[in-house]
Amino acid sequence: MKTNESNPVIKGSLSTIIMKLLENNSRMYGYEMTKAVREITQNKMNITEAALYPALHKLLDEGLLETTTEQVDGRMRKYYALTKKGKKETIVKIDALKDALESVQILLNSKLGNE
Amino acid sequence: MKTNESNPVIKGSLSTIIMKLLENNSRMYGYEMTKAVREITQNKMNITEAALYPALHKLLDEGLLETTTEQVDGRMRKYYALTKKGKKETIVKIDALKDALESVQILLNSKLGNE
DNA sequence: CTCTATACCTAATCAAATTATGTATATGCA
DNA sequence: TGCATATACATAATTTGATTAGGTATAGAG
Repeated sequence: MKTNESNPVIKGSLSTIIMKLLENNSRMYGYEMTKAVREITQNKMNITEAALYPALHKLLDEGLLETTTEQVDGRMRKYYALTKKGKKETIVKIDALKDALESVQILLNSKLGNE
Repeated sequence: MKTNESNPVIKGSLSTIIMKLLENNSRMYGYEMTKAVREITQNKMNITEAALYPALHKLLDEGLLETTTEQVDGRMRKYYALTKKGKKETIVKIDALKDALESVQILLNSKLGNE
């Protein structure tokens, strides 16, 4: 099922969100991330797998994540974790995204006309 | 000059930002919007004209904005204003964007691992 | 007479998401 | 037994939206 009737993900923030999840958890697998985002945001945000997996693969290519694969209950699980480089980069990315979010909020909350 | 060394704009939020500016000001021209955004965000965000004008034209096509052109000091100015439809849509869009921003912030501020 | 600011704009490209599928196992339930 | 749902991975085609890189033109400062 391809449920997606929740809020649009803020474009460009997906990779930072992934890295933040992994900063908190040390390792997670893709499907788990989609559930975690729904839970944390109370279903307001939904990461689709079609967006998630390419993003994960890109972060792997960039050397920011590494993987270990396990068999659990007969199903495959590919765990992702931050590399050393990834941990450093996570801090930078979270900071930049917070700044950007704040700027948008300042704009959205501005009351005065600009003369 | 194509200055752009400020924060990346949160992708997908540009049209909402434009509409918010016009909610505050009743009418503005493009170049004025780029300056307003820099001023309000203290240079943290920069709307490039290459992103702005296509976005304005799209909002025009959707019937959310309307224009009036004036000659000021020998230079052309194309003023944009919200239509009735645009005013309604502005409220909806701002609300949706605020929700989305909040969800991202909740994610970025979440401290606990997800078990 | 040149540089900066003002003021509009588009074309080509790139990045990142969505839409639409595809594979496969495990589990609940009727 | 058989079907739906949940788990778990993934890709291809398309669309959307911004970036990069230009272009035109007037006004004013030095």
